[in-house]
Amino acid sequence: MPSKSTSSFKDGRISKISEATISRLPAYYRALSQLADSAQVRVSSEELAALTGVSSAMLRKDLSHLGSYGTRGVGYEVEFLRYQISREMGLNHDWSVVIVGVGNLGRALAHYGGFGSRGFRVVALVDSDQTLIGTKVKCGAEGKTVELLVHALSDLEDVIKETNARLGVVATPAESAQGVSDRLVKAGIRSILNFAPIHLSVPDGVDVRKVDLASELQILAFHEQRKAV
Amino acid sequence: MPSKSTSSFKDGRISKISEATISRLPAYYRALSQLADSAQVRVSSEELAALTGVSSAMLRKDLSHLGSYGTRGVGYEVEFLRYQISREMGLNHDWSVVIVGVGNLGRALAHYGGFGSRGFRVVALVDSDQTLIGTKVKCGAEGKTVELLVHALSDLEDVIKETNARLGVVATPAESAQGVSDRLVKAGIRSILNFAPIHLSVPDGVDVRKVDLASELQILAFHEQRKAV
DNA sequence: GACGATTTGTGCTTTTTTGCACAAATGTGT
DNA sequence: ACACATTTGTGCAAAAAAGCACAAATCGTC
Repeated sequence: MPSKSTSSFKDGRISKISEATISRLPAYYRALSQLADSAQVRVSSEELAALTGVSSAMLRKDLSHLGSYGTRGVGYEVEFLRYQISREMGLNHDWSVVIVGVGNLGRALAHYGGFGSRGFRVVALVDSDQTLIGTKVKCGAEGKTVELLVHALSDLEDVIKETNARLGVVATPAESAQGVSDRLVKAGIRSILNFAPIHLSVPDGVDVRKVDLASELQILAFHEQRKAV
Repeated sequence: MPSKSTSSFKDGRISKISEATISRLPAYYRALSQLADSAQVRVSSEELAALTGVSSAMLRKDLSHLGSYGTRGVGYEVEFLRYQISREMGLNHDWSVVIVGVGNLGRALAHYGGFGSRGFRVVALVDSDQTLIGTKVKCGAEGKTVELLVHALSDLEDVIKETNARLGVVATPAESAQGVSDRLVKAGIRSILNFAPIHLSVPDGVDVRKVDLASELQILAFHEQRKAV
């Protein structure tokens, strides 16, 4: 789990950004986007911290790992900081995403606007269900929806090659998840977002992030139970 | 964020279980359920660790916080350990869940089988969209689906009181999430699962867990970018 | 009933993450 | 030009988490 995250500066230095910091950058980015939308020019660490639910000290330390982008006594330029984070996180690229499993969750993900709006584009849908293959599914939020054909699972490798997808989303039942993961890896995918409630074994060099809805509820239930005492 | 998690033993002792451990218990529980389904009686820390993607030492330390439920030289009894975890996590209760926001994601969540099968029951659906209010939505996985009426957001408090919901799921757009959260809290909900891409401010004593799909992809993209070098 | 092969439980060390406090840097007003 | 009010960046300390290594406990066998 300690996937070293190294960042090379222009001058050749190598800076390690901790995993904890990386996991918070998206929230900062989102808050900055919000501020930019409301035409705010500058923001203090205190304000941005409040918007994202972290302490101002932690926010400043996180940002300091990217570089010295603030001005003492003033704060941070919203647009500039936003750009720096997006650059650091690779959001100026366009990331192509393939979703495997077009059930309720898969469809919801395809529809989800949050992807399209931030550099991610769902470029392919794959499923093993014969009744779904060949059907079209609306992708993207309102405004710029695209209809995508559902491809057969057996065509997974071809679909990935053709669409040049870099990120894979596993939204299949637990039983098929490991098999799908193996094939994604074989097809060259090295970053997987897993919604199946099972641990995926992948070779070194492949990253998996797991989102487990039931686990989250269980953790909440655990705390809720404690409160009742 | 350091929500103290204390567990009182029968003898009156107080044991703190770390947040990190708690976050892994659901995965252990799930793997144990799987083993139980395949009629396996015993399991070693090594095997269970492999199934859940943690080191065996960490697994043993996690479990040791619950109590000494293993047998040296032998391993753990699958059913017994599973029961102990479920008891510790409050999964022998039946938890009632209200879902606010019946868009694509909300519907997918309502449909999601992982909830119903593990002590969680979606008991109410709420939305502000007039075209959705009054319609019926299928809840639960195949086998035991139930149709639930979508209630008006203005009836939120009544719905919570009537259904006795303890857990709230926010699956609304970012704009309305904070308002919904405030009303959930006011109605007595103290555990919220938030899918809206925004930080929710809640008073002390209320737990919020956030699931942010776009953030997860962004974190993956960050690592993917690094690999390309 | 003693011995060897296992496998847990845990004390200790190392690493990671968070939190505190303040010096350094900037802008403002006089 | 200088004092003052802000706000960042960061060194250091504290806390949390992860990893290691091994003693303690158990089972099977002779």
